[in-house]
Amino acid sequence: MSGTVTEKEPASESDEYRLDRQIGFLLRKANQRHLAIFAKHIPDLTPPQFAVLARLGEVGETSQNQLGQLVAMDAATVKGVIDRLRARGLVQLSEHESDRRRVVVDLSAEGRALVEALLEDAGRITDETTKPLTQRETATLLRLLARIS
Amino acid sequence: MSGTVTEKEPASESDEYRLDRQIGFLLRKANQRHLAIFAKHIPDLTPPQFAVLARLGEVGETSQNQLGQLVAMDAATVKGVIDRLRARGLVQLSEHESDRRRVVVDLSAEGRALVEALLEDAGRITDETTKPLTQRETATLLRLLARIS
DNA sequence: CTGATATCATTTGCATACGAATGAAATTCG
DNA sequence: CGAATTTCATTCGTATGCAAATGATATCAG
Repeated sequence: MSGTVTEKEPASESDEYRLDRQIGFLLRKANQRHLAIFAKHIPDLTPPQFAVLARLGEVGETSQNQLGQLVAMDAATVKGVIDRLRARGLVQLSEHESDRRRVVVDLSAEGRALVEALLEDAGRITDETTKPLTQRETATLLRLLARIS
Repeated sequence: MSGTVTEKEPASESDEYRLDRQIGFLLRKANQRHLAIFAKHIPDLTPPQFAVLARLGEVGETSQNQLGQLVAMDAATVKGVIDRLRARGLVQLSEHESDRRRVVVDLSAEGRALVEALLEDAGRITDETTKPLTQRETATLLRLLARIS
């Protein structure tokens, strides 16, 4: 040990790598909590499934690829989500009139009714997830997350 | 905003559900960007794999279950991660002396060397992911994320 | 001591996620 | 026009991630 208050390790408090301070680790943990809250409010859908349904409600029918972009999923992922929603009768697929490569996706009547019924619950999920924060802090968090997205 | 312009839709700007304003959607997108940056810096490991290695470096050998808690993964998930790391010789498994249920996990020499070599890169991942933000904003973001985790 | 309970690990099943390869159709360009 | 390129969708492989069921072992309560 040294004579006075000098640290032997250089900048151990701020420079050293700490898993708990890494953005990826924190994002994963925050997402875990969000997922649990989501499942409590909307047990029958996953967040990606709801995202697809909600987006379809906003924009109306689109091609599969474009829908993927609108919900930030790649083609392979969005296909799986849509397949499962279709198996449950919540979305409908049809052929594009002029472009035979495209698959047009739209909400079914049942899907539309479901989304509308769930929108209110969905809004409360963000509220509950951000409950440890003040409204102002929540607004800040959402803004900063959007900036790094 | 002036008082003369009346909105016909009730609170359409702030009350209406917007996918892009939901914490889950933003967390998923932020994580996508982080994942891409991580893969660029450390192509041979995934974030969960690195988290396990880094944590083992911090705390030394532990049981599988406890390690899972330390990296916020459930038993099934952590087992898969550890299996893959073991297949690559980065961690070692052994039996617990007194409790025959437990599996003790520790870094191999190779794993330890790898973690140490990567710690510096790892630190830069958070930096690059939060590049759109000021240092102050980044600190705020990390603090708020930790609070909702 | 022993039956009830709890803990540790494993396995199975389902749902994202993404990279890469593939095939079909549309578009561009020489 | 026709070849090269691009776009759309699909499929495959790998890796999380979690719930639920199971088996083995430990611990606790009476």
